[in-house]
Amino acid sequence: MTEKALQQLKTAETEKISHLDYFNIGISIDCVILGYEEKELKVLLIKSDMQEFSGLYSLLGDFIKPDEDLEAASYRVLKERTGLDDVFLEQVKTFGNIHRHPSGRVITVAYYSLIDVSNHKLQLDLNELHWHKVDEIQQLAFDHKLILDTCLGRLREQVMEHPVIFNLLPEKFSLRELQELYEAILGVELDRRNFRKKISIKDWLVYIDEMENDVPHRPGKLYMLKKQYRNKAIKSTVPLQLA
Amino acid sequence: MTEKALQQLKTAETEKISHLDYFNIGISIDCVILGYEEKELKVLLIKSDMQEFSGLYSLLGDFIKPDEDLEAASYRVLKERTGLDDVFLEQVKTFGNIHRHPSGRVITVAYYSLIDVSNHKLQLDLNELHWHKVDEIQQLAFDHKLILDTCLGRLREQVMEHPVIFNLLPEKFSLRELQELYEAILGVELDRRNFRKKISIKDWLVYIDEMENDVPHRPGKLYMLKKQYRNKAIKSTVPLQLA
DNA sequence: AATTAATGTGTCGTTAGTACATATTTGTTA
DNA sequence: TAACAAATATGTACTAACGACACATTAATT
Repeated sequence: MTEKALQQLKTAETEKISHLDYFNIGISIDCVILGYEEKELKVLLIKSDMQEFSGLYSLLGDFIKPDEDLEAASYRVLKERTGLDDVFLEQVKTFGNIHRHPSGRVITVAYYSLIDVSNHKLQLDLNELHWHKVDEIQQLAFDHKLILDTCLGRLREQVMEHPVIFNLLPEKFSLRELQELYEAILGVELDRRNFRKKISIKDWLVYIDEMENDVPHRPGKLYMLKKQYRNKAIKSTVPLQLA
Repeated sequence: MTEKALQQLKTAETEKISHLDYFNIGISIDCVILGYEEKELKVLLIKSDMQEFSGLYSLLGDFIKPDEDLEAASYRVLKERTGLDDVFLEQVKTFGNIHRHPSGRVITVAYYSLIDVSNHKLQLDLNELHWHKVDEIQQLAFDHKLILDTCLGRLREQVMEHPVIFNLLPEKFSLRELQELYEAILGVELDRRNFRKKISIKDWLVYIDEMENDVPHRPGKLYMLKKQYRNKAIKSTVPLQLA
């Protein structure tokens, strides 16, 4: 931060004209809220009510309040929209192209959130919101398609390295369910034996002495994520890859 | 973006009072400008001229102008401060804690930049700026230590997967120089034979028929990064890690 | 009781990771 | 100019992970 910039900041606090020069940018957060249902990865969207985007859907977001942290704003939006407050949430990227918002200059900080759609506390804001299959989304309002794709890319990058995927599943799950979820996120088919081997190496799971009971075939064993990995955000590990 | 939020935005455009409610957050960018010199990773800092941080150094940053993209602001700061405009630059994270700036609410988007200190065009803004060894930095103004550490973490994450490190080296370099740079970034000692094997597998380099000529011992072969990898930002690849 | 459909598990070849030693080349110095 | 010092260049053997692939078992259904 330079002296010049600081002078401008201080001026801005006392003089309205300069204030408008340097503070007339709006700042929002947008949440890519992802869920997993019927073997499909889905994102929570709302119909845009802007004329410019009539008929299109958009992500859930809001402006940041002057006395509110970024994460607090994200959690607020999540709470307001889904009723959930104990969820995985992570910042991905900030989007600030000049013309990304038709009503003025708005910079938005994108977060992605992974939630368990079977969570009983989940309630979708008086049905204003709906789940959309991410694979079928062609277009969104604003630059939200770009934001969605960026967040999905981040999810794919993290999904093998960090135990984040479990935030999309109920507490107890079978290895088949887990594999299907990986396949939905990565967009590939996986070999069952190699998948199980790879998962077991990670040592993320603990077998609980229960079986599936709602499947029309031989039930599989149920597993849970080990307690130490139940995190609501990724602990940034910086593995040293050379020895 | 909700109807409610949009209404507030539109109101903000026409009414000053509401405007100040939603637009009185400053937004800046800060650049972690990294260089490599004398086997040390260094960051470009300026002495803070804020009373609150007297004696401390800070990153280089500036407010974003209302008609300026985020990347444009970052490149502008880099150009103003170093004279360079064709450099590696990547967004890392946005920091927005309420009290991170003593003069008011300022949200900052952090970028990291890798530059070649031997670049002849490099000029350090009338000597206001100085290189500091990253290992020796204990404290910085604002939350800049956190920003620095976050950017260094990102660099460490990317350095084995993406050919970014070469932005810190001159065009031609020896494998020893490259290895020393990896060691400086990762903070480990590497086995020379294994390092060379790993690098050769990546197939990033091309041997040019030249040798070092300024070393007091047997000179090594010189290499260059293949043209197709000379990028100024990471192309987001989403490798599928299961087959 | 036979059928169906999914679970659960192991092997083998290939590739990458890691520890480790010797011969070679060049510059320096006696 | 010969000996020395210091760094370059390179290969092997062990271990771990990756990826392709097949068969016996279990429970629900008919």
